[in-house]
Amino acid sequence: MATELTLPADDALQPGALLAGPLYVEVKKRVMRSLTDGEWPQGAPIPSEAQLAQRYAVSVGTVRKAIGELVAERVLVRQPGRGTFVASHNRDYMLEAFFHIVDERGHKEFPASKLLTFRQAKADPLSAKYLRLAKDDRVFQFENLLHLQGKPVIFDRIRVPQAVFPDFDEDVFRQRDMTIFGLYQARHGVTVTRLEEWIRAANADDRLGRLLDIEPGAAVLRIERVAYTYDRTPVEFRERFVDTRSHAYLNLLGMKKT
Amino acid sequence: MATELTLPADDALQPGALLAGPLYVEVKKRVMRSLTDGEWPQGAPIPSEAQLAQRYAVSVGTVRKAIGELVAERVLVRQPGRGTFVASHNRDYMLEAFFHIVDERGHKEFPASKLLTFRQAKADPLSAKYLRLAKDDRVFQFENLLHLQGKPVIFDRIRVPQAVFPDFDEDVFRQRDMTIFGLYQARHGVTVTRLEEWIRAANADDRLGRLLDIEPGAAVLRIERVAYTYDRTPVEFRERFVDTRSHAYLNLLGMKKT
DNA sequence: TTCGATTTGTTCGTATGTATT
DNA sequence: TAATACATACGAACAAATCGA
Repeated sequence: MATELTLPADDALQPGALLAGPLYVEVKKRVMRSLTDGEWPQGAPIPSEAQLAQRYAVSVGTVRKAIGELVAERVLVRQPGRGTFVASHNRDYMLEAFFHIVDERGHKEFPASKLLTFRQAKADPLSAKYLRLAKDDRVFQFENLLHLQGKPVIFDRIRVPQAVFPDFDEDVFRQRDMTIFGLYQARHGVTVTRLEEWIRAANADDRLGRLLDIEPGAAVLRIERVAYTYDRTPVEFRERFVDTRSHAYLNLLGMKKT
Repeated sequence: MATELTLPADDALQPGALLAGPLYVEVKKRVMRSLTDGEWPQGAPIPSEAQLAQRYAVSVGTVRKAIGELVAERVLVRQPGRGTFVASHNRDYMLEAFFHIVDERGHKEFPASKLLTFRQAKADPLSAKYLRLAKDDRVFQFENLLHLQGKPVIFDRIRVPQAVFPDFDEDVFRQRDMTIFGLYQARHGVTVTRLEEWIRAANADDRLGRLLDIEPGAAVLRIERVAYTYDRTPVEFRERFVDTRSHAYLNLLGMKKT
């Protein structure tokens, strides 16, 4: 029998090794591999910079450069005096990093989510395109209504490949006490780090009008969103409809904070 | 009489100096001051890292950290082997950095711009709010129709404070052979580095319908956009309407390139 | 409360590699 | 080819934050 716990590999980098690019890029790749292999679970601290430097046989500066880029990509989080941690998709993080709907004053609020439907289906053409699936591949499809300030503002239709999340069912989503991305991460080690959002204007149909308490035909935002994981595999396709009568999609460019 | 050309100040940092934060932040501030003072004009190279290190009496590593952040903020552009340059708002740069409207395949194209109207006016309430003006302050207002693939897709209503751009007139905009941001930079040394975009859905009115060749009442994107310069002063307020029948606003998150 | 150990943050200096002119 | 400029890498030292003894 093989050992259950994989020991930290001896990934010391040899001086004569043939490298495609800079050394810190190689370090970055190895850290990412440890992440996808689950060596360091979400929320847990990774080894200190000094330890990583020793492990890979590189200088601390090289480790810092690699870690710094992963922090910039929101894969890791640094805390001075404590350590560096695998980014955990808790509510605050999700709000800060991925949520763009704000009220008239620009304030964000964590939405209250209500599951409307859940079913299994074959990939529709749009999902197949964005999730890179064959048309017979199966997906889970579920719909959420999100409330802000007590009013329904956002309607989501979400599709995820069954191949990526094999053991999902309705109860998992009904009983979740975390964000959807948090669920992906906690149950399947799938961490979303990249998003692609295609924003268009559309007219609400009858059902959407009822859900968002808006006249049928009224203009709403329609957002097609693809979520990618570490290795750029698409793991979720989401159609989002937003009532922008008292909210907006806020995009900040060239700003570090807020 | 004072000399016309201000000589490079002796901004060597004294070892005993009282600093609010890290040294590289102070270096960053001084580089920014040289930029706003016009010591290094747009497109021009700034001194080499070694020269800056000597000028400020810090190590090259400290200069690199400061410059690196300014590059991340799109204020400067590095070119290995050549030097570091003040970001110039040419067409490619503007397309890459600030333009978000893409076709169905995600491709960007430089829009053909047509000036529709130009006038002076008092600040309307919306402009006053976003540009932080008193209601009697004067603004230039002009309207542009932008074509993509030969069809009208975007309508812009732009307002800028007369206090910031005192010598603008219609001819300046009719005869421009550069981007609007390029004009701000070339004529007034005003470089836009931050944008804030509030995106909502709206219904096209009659005039917009005619301009964008769309039925009146059809859903369009309505974007309120504020442009800020180095020191976070708002310098432009733009209302943008987009026909999203064959285009979309594409927002990429957590991605380095494209 | 204080102290000491640990960890990240900052700064320095130096050497070498790579791209451009 | 040589000079210049940015990119990478190393090692060392101290500061600041955190946490447990």
